[in-house]
Amino acid sequence: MKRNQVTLSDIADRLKVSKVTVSKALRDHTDIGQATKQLVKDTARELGYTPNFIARNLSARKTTTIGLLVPKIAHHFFATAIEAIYDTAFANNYEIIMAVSQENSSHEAKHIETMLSMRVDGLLVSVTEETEDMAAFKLVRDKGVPLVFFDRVVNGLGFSCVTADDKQGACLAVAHAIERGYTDIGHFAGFSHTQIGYRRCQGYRLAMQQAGLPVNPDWVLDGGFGEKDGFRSFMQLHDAGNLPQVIFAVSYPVALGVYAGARETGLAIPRDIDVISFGGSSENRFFKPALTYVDQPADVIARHAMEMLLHELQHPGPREEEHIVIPSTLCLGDTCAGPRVSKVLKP
Amino acid sequence: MKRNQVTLSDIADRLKVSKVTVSKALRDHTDIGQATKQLVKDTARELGYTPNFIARNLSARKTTTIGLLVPKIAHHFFATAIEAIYDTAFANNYEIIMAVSQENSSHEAKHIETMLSMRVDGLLVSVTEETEDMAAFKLVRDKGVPLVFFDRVVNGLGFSCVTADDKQGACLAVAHAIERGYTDIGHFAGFSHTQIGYRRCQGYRLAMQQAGLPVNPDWVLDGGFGEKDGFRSFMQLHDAGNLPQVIFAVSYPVALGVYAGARETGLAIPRDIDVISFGGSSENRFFKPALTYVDQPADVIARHAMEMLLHELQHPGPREEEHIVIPSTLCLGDTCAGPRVSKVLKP
DNA sequence: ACCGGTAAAGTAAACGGTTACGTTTGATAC
DNA sequence: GTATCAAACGTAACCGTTTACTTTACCGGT
Repeated sequence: MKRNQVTLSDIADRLKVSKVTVSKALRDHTDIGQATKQLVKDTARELGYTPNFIARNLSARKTTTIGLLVPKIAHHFFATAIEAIYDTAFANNYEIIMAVSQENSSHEAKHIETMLSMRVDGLLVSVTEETEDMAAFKLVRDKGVPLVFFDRVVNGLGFSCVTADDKQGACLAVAHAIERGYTDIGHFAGFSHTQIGYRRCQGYRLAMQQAGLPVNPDWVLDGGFGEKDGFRSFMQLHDAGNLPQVIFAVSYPVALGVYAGARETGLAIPRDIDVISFGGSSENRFFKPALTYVDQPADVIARHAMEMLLHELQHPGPREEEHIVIPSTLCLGDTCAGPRVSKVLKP
Repeated sequence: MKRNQVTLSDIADRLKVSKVTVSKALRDHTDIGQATKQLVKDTARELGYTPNFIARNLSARKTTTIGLLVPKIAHHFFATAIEAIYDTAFANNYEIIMAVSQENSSHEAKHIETMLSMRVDGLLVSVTEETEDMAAFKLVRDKGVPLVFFDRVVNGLGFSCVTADDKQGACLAVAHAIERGYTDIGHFAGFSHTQIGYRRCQGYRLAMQQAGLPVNPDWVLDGGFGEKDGFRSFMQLHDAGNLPQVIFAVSYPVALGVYAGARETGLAIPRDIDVISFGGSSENRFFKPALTYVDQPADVIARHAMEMLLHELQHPGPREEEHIVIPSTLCLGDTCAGPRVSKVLKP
């Protein structure tokens, strides 16, 4: 296909000037006279000139492009965060190159490499639930490319990060459940080898401990952050005939998994079993039973992460790892309003 | 900042060979001997070489990159579609550069230009609800860059597109309402100047006509595709004391706006007023009142659009505008189950 | 001893810009 | 009338690859 892209030289030839003149004129360089500038611009428009960012980027050795790597898109938290990041980027004249790891750490590593190849100026990353090999991130560090983690973070690599206050939020949620009179509180914990899994579990334990309640190890289940994982854990407890009064879900999808499990087993929320979750959706308020959840302000987290990265881009140089923690608040719904003696579970 | 990026020449110097040899070796060109290849690859690894895609793309005059332009991200349909597009792109070794127009047509035009500047090989676009000026798209056409519209499409520009079967789906939904016994059926129509707005409204009218029901013009309201728009329309009818039995919402957010309006005015769905919608969320099945909606298979639409675009990329040349239409199915929930005499509205 | 062929490597130009540094011209200063 | 300077434009090199075209060296065949 003959894509006859118009270049600077085409404009230059037409006007019998050098391409440098054209380049400068288009960028309003002071070297060039008003008359020439106007002429060049008019001709550029007339010919349908579109500047070639690739050439520009190669020459400038920077791209005003940020790489964004997330594990998922179709997920309230990430969809909202991504949108906020795009907003901020647009407002600051940065482009975004996003990639989705699909919770697969080898995809993640591959995407990081690709982004380095594309010479992004900086990276914004939320890691997968299985990320263990840090080679890709060490490469980023060695190349001196700024990176900020958000939500799903890795510490100790020298990169700053922004998260919700996982421990405090989890503690808040579980303390609320306790205050409402629940004592048998389970926790579907995601993966405890991840930062968010670990810290949310810490919050859960802290609240239990502060209330003097014992933690029943059978009720604390690892398994993942997705709906399927929540469902699986629910079924496991159900089949063992060992469901607690309320389950504290590590994520919104896991909470949905609990809803799914309840529906599958014919139990009603909140009549027979209850649920409270870290993360939810504002749509929830229109529906019954509305989930009670710890609000994870995706857009606030995302904007902080972007600002942090932009700051690093503008002030290069080595720096300390900085951790920004956004406090979480409770969003009250219909679930977790107080225990009742279930006709089904405790006849 | 001294980003000492390793280049082909660095490897070449180290090995006392030319950079062409290195380039060829890394790409397993037959020109180069096994021993040299291995040596080059080892050295590349040792030095932490990361190929520069920018330079490669400039040289190759293509980028294996697709531009994706959507009006929104935090929206079930788009989040799902985007994820499917990223999936397909990854599987086909394409990169995606996404931009979000935020329903703003001048942002949209700007993003299109940026993507052309970035020399994307092709474009995947879902237009804003206000797109009227086609200049940007004509530029795309003039440059011969392949483009496929999905969901929110523009016809007549020579670009192919993939949509749900809007008319059929809308007709299905409204016919279902009629079958359940509703006669007073309103329609919050989004914007009738858009393709989806127009066609969904056509489907609504068709179903009404087939049932011999009159269309009350007061009950057919334009306004937009967002939650706020649905809410506004609802309040307008409510304040006029002129609510129908059921509202057919043009989109899921508009349906949520109806939920919001009902909640605001103390009306209960489905007791006092009902709603059915084009587009919904699978999460809905866990909640009450679960929305009855026309399922818009976002991932199917997205994958078709990507395949279409990939095909055009592999077989360049002029072609006819092709329209792929994906049939829609009804997803039954609790709303729109049948009319009842509302204690509130008809005392 | 000469020819042709091939494997393996190198040279130069191109991709479309930007930047550092020259050159020309005219006006101003002295 | 010459030195000085700034405005306006040009030249050449470079960014890091790829590609088209050579070159070199060695080998077998006659």
